[in-house]
Amino acid sequence: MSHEESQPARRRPAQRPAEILAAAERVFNRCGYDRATTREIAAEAGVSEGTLYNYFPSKRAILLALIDSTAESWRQDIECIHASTLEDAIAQLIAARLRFAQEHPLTILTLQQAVLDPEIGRHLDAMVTRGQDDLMARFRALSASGALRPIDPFVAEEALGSMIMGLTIGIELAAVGWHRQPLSPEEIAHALADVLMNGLRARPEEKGTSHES
Amino acid sequence: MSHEESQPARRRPAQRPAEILAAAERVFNRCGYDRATTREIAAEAGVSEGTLYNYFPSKRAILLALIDSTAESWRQDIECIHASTLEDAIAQLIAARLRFAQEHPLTILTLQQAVLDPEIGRHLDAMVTRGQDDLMARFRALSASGALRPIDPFVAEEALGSMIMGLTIGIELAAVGWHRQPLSPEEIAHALADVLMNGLRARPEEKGTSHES
Amino acid sequence: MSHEESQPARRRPAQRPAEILAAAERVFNRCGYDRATTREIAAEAGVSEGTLYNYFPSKRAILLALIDSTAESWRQDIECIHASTLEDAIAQLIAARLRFAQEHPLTILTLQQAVLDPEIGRHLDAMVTRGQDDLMARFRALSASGALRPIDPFVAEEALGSMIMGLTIGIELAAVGWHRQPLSPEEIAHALADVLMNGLRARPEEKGTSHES
Amino acid sequence: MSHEESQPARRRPAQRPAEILAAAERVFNRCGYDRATTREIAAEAGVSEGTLYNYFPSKRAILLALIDSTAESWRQDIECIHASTLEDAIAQLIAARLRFAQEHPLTILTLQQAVLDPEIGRHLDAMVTRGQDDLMARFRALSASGALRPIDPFVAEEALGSMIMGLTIGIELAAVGWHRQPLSPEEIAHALADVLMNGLRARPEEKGTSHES
DNA sequence: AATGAATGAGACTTCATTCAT
DNA sequence: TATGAATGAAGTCTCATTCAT
Repeated sequence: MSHEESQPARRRPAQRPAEILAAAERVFNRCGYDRATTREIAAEAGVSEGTLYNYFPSKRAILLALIDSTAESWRQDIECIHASTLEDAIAQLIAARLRFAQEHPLTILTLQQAVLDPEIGRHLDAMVTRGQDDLMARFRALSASGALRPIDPFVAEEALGSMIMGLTIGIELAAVGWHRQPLSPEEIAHALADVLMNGLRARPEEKGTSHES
Repeated sequence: MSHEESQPARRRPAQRPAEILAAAERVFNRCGYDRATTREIAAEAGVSEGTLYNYFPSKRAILLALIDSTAESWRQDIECIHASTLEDAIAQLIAARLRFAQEHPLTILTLQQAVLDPEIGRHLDAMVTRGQDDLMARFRALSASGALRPIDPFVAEEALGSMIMGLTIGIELAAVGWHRQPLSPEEIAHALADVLMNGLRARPEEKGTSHES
Repeated sequence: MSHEESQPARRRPAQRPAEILAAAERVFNRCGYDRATTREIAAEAGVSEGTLYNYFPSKRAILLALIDSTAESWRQDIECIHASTLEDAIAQLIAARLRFAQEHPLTILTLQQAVLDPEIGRHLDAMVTRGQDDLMARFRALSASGALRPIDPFVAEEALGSMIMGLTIGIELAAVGWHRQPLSPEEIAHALADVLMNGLRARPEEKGTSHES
Repeated sequence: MSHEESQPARRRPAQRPAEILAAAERVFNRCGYDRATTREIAAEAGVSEGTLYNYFPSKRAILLALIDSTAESWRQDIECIHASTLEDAIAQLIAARLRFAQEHPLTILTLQQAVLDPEIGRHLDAMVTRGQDDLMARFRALSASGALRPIDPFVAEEALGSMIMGLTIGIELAAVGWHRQPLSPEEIAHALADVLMNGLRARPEEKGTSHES
């Protein structure tokens, strides 16, 4: 009935939930879950506070939905990796996670903090575990194929996973202005994949190795 | 020599700040900084809410004091490391951090979350940077001595630091029941130091390497 | 034309700020600024405590808004004075101020007390100074026209201003039951204007008596 | 039993109440009654908070005692006036009050604010009324002796009293940095006594009168 | 479906007063 | 008598949630 077409994003109620989620993510990334207010989320989404509650029953529900979508995004990251060598695979994986961390700062911090809430914790656990399992399965396959030293595959996966998580958090903190981070995701990814595969120790007989694969 | 041990909270006023800090750490670890209430901290410390403010000017000040004491504890961890080989040094460092994470679950998460508060962020930054610098200095010395492959020392330190931070978080999440963590700190530490030093790649000529140093 | 007059506090949101200000004035006048609680102001306005903060960011802001509206009311009082003789003008000014004091008891006391807060003090200062300047300008004009004895115009204005302020406070205190005040504003106004213009000294012959010093 | 004579003001318990009152007055003058804290009063008096309660049962009792001592001081001001002419008497009275206001800034504001407390109000009322009555008696005597115009003596006293109160408040506000006040108490006193006695109106036949004595 | 004013529980913090030492 | 740590009621302000329009 209104004859103005000036608001482009205001005539697609079907997109409302996604818009709200995107806005909520931005606000969570700015303030963290607890300090984010529904008022700010609504403003960021360009709707009123009441509208939020037409699509999500509570602030917590928004976070749960966000966890789902984030987990989905991570899973796609892993599935998209197609590499001939293990080193490349690892580098791609690291790079994917680091890029995500740059584009969605504070996401991990938000999620971790959310762990304090038991219900959210269970939800998040389910999501992550599934992703972890995919990764671990790939690792075990490679390990079994003899491409890796006879190291406990759990240790190997833990080493990689921890390194990535630590890096990710480093990047997120950098996004809040907390730390410096001069290298690009790709650079870091290759360097770390190299370290992980070949180790730090100098090997006299191997001369001239740089951190180019 | 004093004849009263009946009042639990009436001991020595000189211990009050430490008691409050310990209580606050427990509550922060249970709930995170934002969700922790001064009422709960006071109850956990066995004092009234007002007493908190006889020792700390604000809730935030309690967290700042906690950061200081945590940073001090970490610095001592690093200073206590005396090892003949780099691998041992790394293993000890990892083990120290993992033990701390087990004894003070969620501390890191709490601190990270607190970064959202700019003032706390600055404080924490100062603390961490100092510790980081110690570690990096040791690393550079070793790197210069030729014990390491000619890898960017920044990358090396980042690899180690990230791995440790990631592991730490993993352990903390495990403490909240979020994840399994079957190995002991020492086992993990040695295995990871091995990976870090020697890499994951199988080396035909090196046979029989286990993850025993 | 709307068919509901049953909910007393649900009228027009546009009137809410004025309603809150009126309620706050009543409460401030009962208790003074410091002792007035937001709970009591909200109750007096017939709204919840939170609603206060939908319209004013703080208790102090309510007082600032009240100062503005009071200052505006005073300025109008002065502008409305149209008199042929100086004596009439003074009498009207006094009467206007006294009537205000009767209708808004304790307002001046509240404002003065509020001076203890530096920010409020600055705000109030700006308001009052402007009003004072209007008054002083009129006085100087009269003085320059020769209608007054060659008295320091600052002294004259100070005499009038102080007398009015003192009277006002007397009336306000009377309103709290502190003092008696049998005469009407107009009676007092005329009597004082007379004293101010002609002095207290008896002049039997009403001519040229020199005054001892 | 202690052999140190270093604290000079610490060995006269009999002076303690007066010391506390003096400290309380200074603090009240800085902050007003409500914002003054017992902690600050104790610190200003150089004693502990608990000691306050060995001499006064409550914060309010300190204010009551202060009112008594202030009223006594005012009464002495009035009794000390010995002047041959009414104008001198008035000038001395005004000067005495203005000096008091300069030396004890905010006292009047504190007292006025205290009126909001009914018990304090009654107490203050009794004190002030007695002083007022002295003043009014003198005024009536002079009026009856024919020294004043046949003006309602109530009006005359009200004019004088209000003027003084207004001036006093002006001076107190100036002490808080609120307003300018360039003249000395004596100058103001003489000028105002002149205005009050002789009026503002120009009298052609009286030439050359200035407000210089 | 959308709005945003209203709500009220609850957070952090202050401070007059008490009391064991 | 002097102390000052402890107390807890009460104050200001925030914010997730509801609901009349």
